[in-house]
Amino acid sequence: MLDQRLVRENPTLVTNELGRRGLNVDLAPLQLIAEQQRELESQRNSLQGEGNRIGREVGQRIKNGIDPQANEIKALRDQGNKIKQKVAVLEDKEKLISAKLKEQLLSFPNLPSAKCPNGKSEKDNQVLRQWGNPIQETSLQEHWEIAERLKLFDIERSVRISQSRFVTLTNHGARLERALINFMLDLHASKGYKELLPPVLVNTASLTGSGQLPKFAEESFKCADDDLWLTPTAEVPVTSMHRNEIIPSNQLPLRYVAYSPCFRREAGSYGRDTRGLIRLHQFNKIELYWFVHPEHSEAAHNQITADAEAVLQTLELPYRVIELCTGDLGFSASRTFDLEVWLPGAGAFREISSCSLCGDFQARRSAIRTKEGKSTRLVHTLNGSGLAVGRTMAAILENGQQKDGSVKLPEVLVPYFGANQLPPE
RNA sequence: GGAGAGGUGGCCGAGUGGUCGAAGGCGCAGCACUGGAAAUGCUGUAUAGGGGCAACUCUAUCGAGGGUUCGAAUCCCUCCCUCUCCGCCA
Repeated sequence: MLDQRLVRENPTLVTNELGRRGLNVDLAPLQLIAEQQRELESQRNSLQGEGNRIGREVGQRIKNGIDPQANEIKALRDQGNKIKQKVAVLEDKEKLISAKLKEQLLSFPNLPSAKCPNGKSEKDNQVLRQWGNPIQETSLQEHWEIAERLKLFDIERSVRISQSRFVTLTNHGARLERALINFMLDLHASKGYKELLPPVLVNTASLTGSGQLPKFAEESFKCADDDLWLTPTAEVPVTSMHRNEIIPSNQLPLRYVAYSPCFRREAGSYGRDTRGLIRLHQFNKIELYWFVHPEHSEAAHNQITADAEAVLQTLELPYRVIELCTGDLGFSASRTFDLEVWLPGAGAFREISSCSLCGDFQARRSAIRTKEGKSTRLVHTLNGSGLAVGRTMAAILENGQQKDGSVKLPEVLVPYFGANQLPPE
């Protein structure tokens, strides 16, 4: 959420920064609302103060032995009643305006960081660096072909169970997924991340706090009879771990690694990535999440990205790091590095992790502060996939495929999977 | 699902209509005492918004929302949540 005060005092800055994201907004109406809200609040405050004084006066006089039915008391009561009526009128107006203001503030995306390069779309993203040597060969299979051949999943029956874009992993596929989850959790935990296994049903406040609501309701699955949604990412429950909290500054940074299944409706992506493990309504993800002191967030952004990269490096999967331009930035992010893994079968880099610095955007929505001396300050939050598990499996299958039809597995997975290859057929 | 109890500051806990943002205790911070520490004493210690250079000040907040009243933590209504017992259950 944008800072109300910033909107009021420096709307030009906000307009310009949102403009960098490709949004053309006229903030004048919002600024007006914000001013009105403050004006109403200030009027109401002074009226309430007057009312309080009268209330105290009545109490004092009665205490001093004046008959509660005396005329002087009656007069004060009348005064109090008049004020009460005025306050009620102001309150009604203020409520309407505050709700409108809040609604609008919640609907604006984060302002991009000064370091985020300008651009219109993903075409303007910049490649920062590349790691490993991408296999260039035209005869390779795509991951879903390999998975079908080795019977690592069952798509057709999953449609029977659920619908399209759901998968049942089978045999080695199921085991490999489990191995990857454990491997990733162990790797991050060994670096000091605190492990979490959060609820996957989250309430509206949690989704609002991390930025998915109110704007992207159509992207999440909602329970019919409860105020609960299926979480689209562990980022949501982990943000709300500390919602409405003040974290003592000596406890920062808090670094969490959370495994969760993720659920996304993928509305509007019909026909895209229809085969295999790339785009599913339900997938597994390991999420890294930091709560940091605002002055340390940039360094933290580099570190969280490096921690996500470490997974790919340990798995010996070639990838590149992309800096998203302002036009491609997610709603809550002020700066984002995407990791794209090389899929030799598809002959393309595919996003496998997105590491975002959200600044105080989520912290303001979720009221997560830290305390320095007497003053409180919003913390900064960061999140990064470490990694999307299904896509990691796809990358392992495509990068490890052998001439004899088997798939060579990364060495580090041996203790987790129990073998260094998937046998042919 | 049935029956009951309850939600007060970082924590415990008092408060059933009148300067109550809230006694007391614990915890925490500072100071004093000490060679140093413990113990002790003193002082301070919620959040948000508005105003002020500042000291400071105004307003709101005792689960949430409404109501009664000049005045509500305290009374009334609705909702949410937690706990205990019973039932059911992985």
